[in-house]
Amino acid sequence: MSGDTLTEKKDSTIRKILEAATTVFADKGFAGARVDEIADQAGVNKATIYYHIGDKRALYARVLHDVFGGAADDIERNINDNQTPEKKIVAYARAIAQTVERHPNMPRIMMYEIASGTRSFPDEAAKDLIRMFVKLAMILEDGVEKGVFTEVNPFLIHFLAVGSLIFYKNLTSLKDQYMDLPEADRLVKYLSTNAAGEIEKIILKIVQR
Amino acid sequence: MSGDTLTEKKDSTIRKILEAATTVFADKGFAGARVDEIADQAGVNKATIYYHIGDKRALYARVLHDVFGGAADDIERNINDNQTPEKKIVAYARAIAQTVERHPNMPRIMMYEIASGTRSFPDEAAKDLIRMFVKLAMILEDGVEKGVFTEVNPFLIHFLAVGSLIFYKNLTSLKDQYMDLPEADRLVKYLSTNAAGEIEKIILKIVQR
Amino acid sequence: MSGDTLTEKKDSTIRKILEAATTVFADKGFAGARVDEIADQAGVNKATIYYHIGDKRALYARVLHDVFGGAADDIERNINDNQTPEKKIVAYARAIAQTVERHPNMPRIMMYEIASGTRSFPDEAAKDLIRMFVKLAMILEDGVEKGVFTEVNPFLIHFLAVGSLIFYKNLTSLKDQYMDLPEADRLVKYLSTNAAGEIEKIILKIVQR
Amino acid sequence: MSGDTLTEKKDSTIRKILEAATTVFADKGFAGARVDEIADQAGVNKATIYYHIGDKRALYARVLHDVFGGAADDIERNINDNQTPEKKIVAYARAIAQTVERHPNMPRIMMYEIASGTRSFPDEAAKDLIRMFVKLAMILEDGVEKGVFTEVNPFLIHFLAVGSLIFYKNLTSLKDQYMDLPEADRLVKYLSTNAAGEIEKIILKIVQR
DNA sequence: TATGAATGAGAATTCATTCAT
DNA sequence: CATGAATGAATTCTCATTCAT
Repeated sequence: MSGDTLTEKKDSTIRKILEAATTVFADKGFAGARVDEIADQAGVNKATIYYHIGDKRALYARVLHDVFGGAADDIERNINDNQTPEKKIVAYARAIAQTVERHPNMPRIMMYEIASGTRSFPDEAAKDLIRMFVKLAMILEDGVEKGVFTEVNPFLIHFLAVGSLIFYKNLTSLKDQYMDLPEADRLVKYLSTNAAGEIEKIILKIVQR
Repeated sequence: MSGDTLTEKKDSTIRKILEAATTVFADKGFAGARVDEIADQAGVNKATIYYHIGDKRALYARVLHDVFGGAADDIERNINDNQTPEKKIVAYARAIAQTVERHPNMPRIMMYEIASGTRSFPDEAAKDLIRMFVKLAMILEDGVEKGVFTEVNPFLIHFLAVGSLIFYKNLTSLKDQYMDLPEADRLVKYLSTNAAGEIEKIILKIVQR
Repeated sequence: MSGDTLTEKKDSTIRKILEAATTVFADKGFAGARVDEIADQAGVNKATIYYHIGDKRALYARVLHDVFGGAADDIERNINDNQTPEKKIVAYARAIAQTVERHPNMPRIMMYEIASGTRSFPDEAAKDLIRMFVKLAMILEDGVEKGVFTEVNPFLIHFLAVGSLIFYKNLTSLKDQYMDLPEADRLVKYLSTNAAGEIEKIILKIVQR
Repeated sequence: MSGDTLTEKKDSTIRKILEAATTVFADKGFAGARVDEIADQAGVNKATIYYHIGDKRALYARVLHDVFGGAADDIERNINDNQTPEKKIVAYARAIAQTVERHPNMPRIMMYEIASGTRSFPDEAAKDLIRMFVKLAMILEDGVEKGVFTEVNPFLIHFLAVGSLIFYKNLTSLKDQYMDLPEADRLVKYLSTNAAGEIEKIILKIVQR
């Protein structure tokens, strides 16, 4: 076996672990996730995780960096600094939507993190998040300078975008579970909207003068 | 009056337990919470929790119902059906803000719940949530009928209100932890806004024609 | 309220407790029985048991004495010393059958006791048991003296009588549970015999020369 | 050979656990047994039991199957179908005696099970029991067909054999505990008989025409 | 590199018993 | 005499982590 093959094998083991870990952490949060379940889902022995990556916390840090680093990259790649602020803000909203599509676990991990007060958020991942916020802040500030945007808090905008998408993603289960409760049928029609599109419009409406 | 005293004592024990549980669940989520910690914080023996309420999951259900039921009550109490849609939507935003003020743990518990896909959301609490959504949907529909509102998804609005507040509440810790990371200083100024006020304005802007 | 009424009330409380305790101990054994369950089944508060009778072990001793004392009384009452040994041994078998009928929990409690090595058998109840064995031994010895019985171990005879009855009583559940297992149908016909009658005949056959 | 060694080690761990569990369950019954005690007696960590076997109930099921399966095997191995019914029934009685000798815990576990109404008897073990009963039923039916046996209930015979042995095994402790009670000395001479021999004779006497 | 086995330190839950009223 | 509340001490079970191979 050549060195390359070995490396590939190693890479694929690590990749399997990270994929499984991402899913499980997104599903259960850090505290609710079980190393056993991650190992099972990755199809490797539990000890292999410790061998390649380290303990549960290290694995979590690695997952967060992968997820948020990837998201931040996506966003930076998709926004052309030479566009008008309007174009850029729409591009941002779309990048978020696309990121959520490609990393469907990211929003839930983020929610768990925010809910827990980000007490255990690893620095690496925090840097990734800050990259995203800074990017958005720059777009908004550019819009204000050019007189087309009103002043808005970038955290709020980001969260509106991400949070709403998470919400839609997860409401489907609510629908199945609770729609037989009284009055709940009044709400059914609101559950099947094109989330990404609506959010794009709303964000534009908010930031514009 | 010994009956009264007994009942009061029981009530106060249960109240102490629920208060402690609410705090701990909000802080750590269901999986991260420890029954031991809840008992300690309530100043009762762990077995007392099992005696009065039941197992960890039952305790969680009870907390959710208390928190969301209280929130739904707040909202219903604060909105006068005879007002104009604009007044009502502002009242709604304020009721949410006030609720979050009075039940400071509610938003985080809700985030944990949404993050986990509400897989284990107890029916009681689900009914409370639905009451809130229905109320909001009625306000928005009334506004559309009267020609003053554009059509917007009530889930989105509710989540915008609640989510933003949660975000603000929790960002403080982010600030303390990460503000020495590069570029992070660009974001400092956005951390100290009057969240409730901003959100009120934004919601009004979104729903109005 | 007169003293009598009070005493009656007390008696009835104690009786309710003992009845419930007998059932539960017979069902679950000493270790498996729960004081809570006994209290529930007796319709009294758990503390009432401690007030009237004492702790779990005291309650158990009381139950054993009631059960075995009653059985020993039954046996002594039913056997006329002036009869022939054959008549007496049949009377003994019938007394056992009748006792089991009237104290249906006795056999199971006894089985639990034997299984556990009678490590915790209270002296009071032991005396009752010994009374029964002595009675039986005397019948058998009388028969041997008179030349109509062969020498047989009274423990063995007693246990054959009691044990077989227990077995029959409990096999009914086996039938319901396991009769769909392979080959089990071959055994069905043996489950519905008249246990008491068969045992009477067998005992007579064993002891006779 | 590392694979072999591993397997051996695993087997020996599991064997140690099962041996300890058999003893403790026989001694205390299911409810009275403590997983801690079993682990201690097996010389393994408590978690090892859960790792290899599962929870307390699974361990119990495994023990029952081991014990009753072994007993059923013993019986089948020791009975030659070509013998006369008399020889076979004696062989059966001896197989039971030998089984009890080799699995000294089996009778007590069986007593606990019967006492508890076999409510939780695992199917695996039930199959083993049924194998034994079927074997005995076949011997008896063969004897009846050949005109040498009278019709007798196989359950009763089996229970007579097993039950009597259990009784003898356990009476020793009775002797030590209670022989100072009044009249008890009359019974002493019955405590030291050759149980196996007596039972063999009795069974033969019962089944023969 | 990978794994099955093993374990210590928890964590949830149960239960007999006590106590104030 | 009776009870609801409360609790300490188990008891079962779980889980992250380590280790020998």
